[in-house]
Amino acid sequence: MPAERNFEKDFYERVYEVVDRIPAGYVTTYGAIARYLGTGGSARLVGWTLNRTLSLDGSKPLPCHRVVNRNGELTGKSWFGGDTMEQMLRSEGVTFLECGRINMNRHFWQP
DNA sequence: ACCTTGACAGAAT
DNA sequence: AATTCTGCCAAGG
Repeated sequence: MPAERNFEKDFYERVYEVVDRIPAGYVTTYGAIARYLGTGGSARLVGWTLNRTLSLDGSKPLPCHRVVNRNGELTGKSWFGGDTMEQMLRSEGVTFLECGRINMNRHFWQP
């Protein structure tokens, strides 16, 4: 077996694991996850992987709504449809600033 | 086979 | 301090 980096095994699984560990009421950032995984500056890959996960998903409850960018903006809300993402987060007790951003100082969580 | 895009982040100007 | 550009890795056109 060549040492091909099977994203589905090396990256995807870890992303899933980390995201699944995000406690309700807390959020993390793509950069934090990427850094935790060792990919460092490839924060985009986290988002890309999550998107990939959504496709592979079907019954796995992946709380990817708890993943936002470092700015605290719900950049992926489009993938949830409307304000579903914000509603879910509010449901879990996440407080939003007037600008539609999350109070990262209070809800930021890191593995 | 090359170029563009993408759920970001950090450095540079 | 705010805006712009580049870097990251992979996938699609």
